[in-house]
Amino acid sequence: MRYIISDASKRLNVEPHVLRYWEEELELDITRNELGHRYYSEEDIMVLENIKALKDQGFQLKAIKMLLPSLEKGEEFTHIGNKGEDIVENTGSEWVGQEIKDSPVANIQDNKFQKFQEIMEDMFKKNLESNNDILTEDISEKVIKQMDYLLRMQEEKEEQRFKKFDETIREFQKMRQEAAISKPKKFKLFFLK
DNA sequence: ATGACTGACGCGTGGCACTC
DNA sequence: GAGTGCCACGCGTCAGTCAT
Repeated sequence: MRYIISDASKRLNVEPHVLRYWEEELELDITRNELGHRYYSEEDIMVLENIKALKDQGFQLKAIKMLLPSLEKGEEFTHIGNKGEDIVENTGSEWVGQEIKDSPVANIQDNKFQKFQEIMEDMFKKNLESNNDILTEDISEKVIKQMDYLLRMQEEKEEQRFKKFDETIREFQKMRQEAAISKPKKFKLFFLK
């Protein structure tokens, strides 16, 4: 099932130019036909529904962009910060497919996420060193909370990746064993013909 | 000032009705 | 059937608006 922009717009209750704007801002990978027209898949619609829900909760597009890899996996977030603060809480997750998680796009986004974390850590460290007196305890607590959550999310991601990798190796070994057993039979039949 | 739209513009394409 | 005109819809771009 695929939707053109007008259908997607009706379904999501969002103007077509807003969908184009989100696509550009969030660097969404929307497929096009030979005319260059957008085709939205069910997965695209689901991601856009999540984006819309986050927008309604008060998230900024930049924050949504950071959460996009998780959104694509079906994870849900709740905005727990004040207005203007993008502090989130993971409120559940749902596995939607290995293809998305292991896709090159997802890997690129993971790298961006990691880069963001490094920048945040560096900034935080520098701020602590140079502006120790200026930073209030309240602000520090919020940033630490956010960083702690981001780090936990990354750790979970890594753990899942290793699990999947281990499963893939086992699957591959099993397939090789099966192939080794079945191969001579086929060979025999071929010559019997 | 900044982020997030929103409207307008010009252009391309496809579908349909109409005429020859 | 082929050519033409009109309309709807899609595209990208850019300037403007509005809320924070």
